[in-house]
Formats: sequence, C-alpha cells, structure tokens
Amino acid sequence: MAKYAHQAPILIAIDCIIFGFDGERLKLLLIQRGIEPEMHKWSLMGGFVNTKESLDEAANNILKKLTGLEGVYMEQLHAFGAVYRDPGDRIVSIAYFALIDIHKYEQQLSHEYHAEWFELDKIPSLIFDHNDMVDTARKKLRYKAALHPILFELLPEKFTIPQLQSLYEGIYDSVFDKRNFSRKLLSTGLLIKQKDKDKLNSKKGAFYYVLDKNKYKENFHAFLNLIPNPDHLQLV
Amino acid sequence: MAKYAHQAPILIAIDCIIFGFDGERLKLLLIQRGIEPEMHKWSLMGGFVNTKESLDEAANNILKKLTGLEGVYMEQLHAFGAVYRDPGDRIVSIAYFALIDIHKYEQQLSHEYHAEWFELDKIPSLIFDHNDMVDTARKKLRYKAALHPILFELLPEKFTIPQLQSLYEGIYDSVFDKRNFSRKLLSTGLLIKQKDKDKLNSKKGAFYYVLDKNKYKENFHAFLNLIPNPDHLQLV
DNA sequence: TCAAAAGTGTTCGGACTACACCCATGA
DNA sequence: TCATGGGTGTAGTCCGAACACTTTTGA
Repeated sequence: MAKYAHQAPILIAIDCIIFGFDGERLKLLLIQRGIEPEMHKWSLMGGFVNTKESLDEAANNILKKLTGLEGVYMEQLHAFGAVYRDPGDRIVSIAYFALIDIHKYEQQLSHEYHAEWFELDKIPSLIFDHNDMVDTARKKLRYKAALHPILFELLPEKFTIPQLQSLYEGIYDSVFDKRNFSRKLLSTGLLIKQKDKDKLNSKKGAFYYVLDKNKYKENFHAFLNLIPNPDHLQLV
Repeated sequence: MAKYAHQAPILIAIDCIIFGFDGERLKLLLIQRGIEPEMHKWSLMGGFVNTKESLDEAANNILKKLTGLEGVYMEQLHAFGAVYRDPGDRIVSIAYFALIDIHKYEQQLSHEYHAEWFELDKIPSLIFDHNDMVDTARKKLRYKAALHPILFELLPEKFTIPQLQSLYEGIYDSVFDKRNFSRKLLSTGLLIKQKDKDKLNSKKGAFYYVLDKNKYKENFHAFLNLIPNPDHLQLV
C-alpha cells in the first residue's frame, strides 16, 4: 500500500444473481442473511473480495460456496457504487449473474445459508440495492437471450422443445407460436434429437434433445433472432 | 469502517476509454502519465474513487478534468480486477467508456495532461491492462452500434450522411453500399435534413442533417439493423 | 471538360409471421 | 373414446442485399 497510501480505502464486495430453471419457471436463489446488519433479511449471496483473488475468482468462489457448483455460466453484470448503498460502510459491489441447472445444485448447502428459490414475480424486498441488481440482471438476461442461445445454460443435459419454449415464454412474459418457435430453434442446428421421450408432461411424450456443444461454442456469439418482434418487448 | 473491519482494503480506481470522431477516423484520447509508477508512459485517463462520490460521479469527474465536458455519453464498461493488474498495489479498476464530439473538447486541458488523440490502429503499448480495456471497449462499441443508434454521440450537431457512413465503415473495418446505408439510416426517422450543405469534402456538397432528439431518446433502445450481415463481423 | 463525390430506384431472394390440423397416448 | 399436449406445412408479406447511372460543381 506504499504508493497510493493517501487514498481512502473502499471495500469491495461481490453479489451473485443466481438464476435457475426447474422445468416450468425461472427462479432466483436468495439467502437469508446470517450476519448483521440486516440479519435475517433476504439478500443475494455475496461476500468480500479477498486480497489474493481476482474478481472473477471471488465470484466463482462465492457461487461455489452456496451451490457447490463449478464451471457454470457466470458473467460480470455491473459494478454498483452509490455512496450510501450500504448504510454502514462504503462498499462497492460487483454484481455477477449465473445461470445454473437447478438440478445440479446441492440441496444441503441451501440449509447452511437458509437459501430458497423464488419465482421472479415473488421476490421479496431485499437488503441494500439488491432488488436493483436483480432488475438489472433480468433485463440483461432478456436482452442477451433475444440474441444469443444463452438459455441452454439453464437446462439439464436432455430437454424438450416444449420445455425450452416455456422457459422463453416465462422470460419474455409472452406466448410464442410453437410451430415458428421450434422451426427457429431447430434451424440453428444446435439441437440433436434423441430417441427417447419425456413423458412427464404429456401422454404422447416430447422428444428429448441435447445441445451440440461444438456448434454451441462456435455459434454462441452469432446474432440469432430467437424472439419474435424483440422491438415490442421491454428489453432494456 | 466499523462492521467489516477485518476485511483487507482494496483500492478502487476509474479508467476512461474516450472515443472521438474527427470527421474521418475514430480516435482514442490517451494521456502521458505524470506520476509514478510508469511515469511518462501512455495510459488511459483515470483516477481514484473518492469516498464521497459514486462510481458514476467519479467517472464523470475524471472525464471532465481531462476534457472539460459534462453530460456526455458515458457508460460503465467492466470492472477489471486481476490480482496483479497493477504491479504495485491491489487496485480494482472500473472502466467507463465515453463518446464525445471531438470538436467540443477543450484543447488546453490536453496540454496539462499531455493528452493526445490516437487512431485506433496506432495505439501504443499502455500501462497495466489498459490495452485490454481498450479492446473490450472497442468490442462493446461494435456490438452496441450494430443494434442501437449510439454513434450519433460522436458527431457534431450537424453532420452529413457520407460522414456517418465513414464512421460506421471505420468502426467495422468494412465498406457498405451507400444506397442501402442511407436508406437504412433515413428509415429510422431520426434524421432531419437541413437546407445547407457541407462542401469541404466534395464539390457537389453533401446535405447536413441533424438528429431528431426526441425520437432519438424514444428509439434508443429499439433494435435496429444498422449493419449488413452483423453475423459475419467479429463483434464479440 | 473532366474528375470526384453525392444522390437515388428496382429487382430478387430469404426470413419471418400467421394460421389449423393430425398424431400418440394414458386415463 | 376422449382429452391432452406434441408435432408438422404453407402462403403471403416484408425486409435486406445487390447493383449502375445521373447530378453537381470546383478546378
């Protein structure tokens, strides 16, 4: 701390907006704070950045502590730095959002942190500016998912097209034509049809698909037009 | 610093990637560092975040110190937090990028900071991870400008369509058909034709246009298709 | 009069949307 | 057999891309 010693230190925290999809609805993982201030109030999972870890490492460590998961999709969202966002100290928080397969998440950890999954329209009032963070993350997810095949990160290995469609419909709070939807998705060439069917949601059963991971990596940044009339949706 | 006193402090800096357009080429404003470490080396304009200002305020103040400009387009880019990005102390830097009308920028300030405008393909080696920051900002600009009419922020009040086209062509390092380009831009309804012409670049002269600011604000988030074949360009 | 840049229209193909019926199955 | 959700094809429209000639005027 030699050279810039006259600078007042500001603490740096990470907060994680963790999305999961249970096959029907998009959900958010929240915890009940175990420490003061704001003990017992709902909050995003977060923590401080250790001097010896980068921001990305810190975010991954925090996610792992809560979910047990590594190597999941995670992206830096925004740095939140209003002066009084934390009424106690001056803390800048770098928010990350993660998309996880809800089934891989380790249940037992949730008890330790008093974690629960919330549907997006039933999110309680959160501490500090965490509701703002969640809103920002939702907008970013809507925006990005309209252009890039990012939502596969939320799905299990095998999934059906009707599942995929209900995920998109939930995120955009709209209803899409299923013929157009499946044609569009299949035309990306990212999906590989399986021989077996999911029979939980219908008598006829829906074919499973898996992601073609090579094409997925190649095409991830291509602009797709996954959503009809994106202009008309409130994306930002 | 009462409640989280056990946390090691990390300093927070801001760095600004400042883009300007001189009518022909997109440029970047860099300064020559006046302080150690890395004295005299080229660098982005930056500074520390004061305890009493938000990140956005800090970024605006830094921009103003160098350019004299207020109220310009500025957006948070990314928080850079590798452990050894600054070989001295542990400093996390929040990068912002700004788009300014190069003509409004106050020349005299540049002397104070030894600032200079650099063409994008002639950027020198910068301190720390500043070259990474510039690359990230360029990609973000390409990405965003393909979908939103953001580049008007770089133009003076009155501009011509050929100027606009050369700006786009510079950013995407491509050549666009001028018939399609002007039709597309005019179809946004954002441009208001003036009666006078710019005669600096041609004998015939090109009509000036101004931005319809109301429509611009309304339509800013609409998805436009400003660039032909965005898939084929390296946008991310 | 010539060189240099501005301005403008049409045709074609591909992509998106709207729309309705049959299929498979478990109850 | 019937109710439920899965799966598929087509026609029309719109949008974007390709493409070439005329206009203006200063030198």
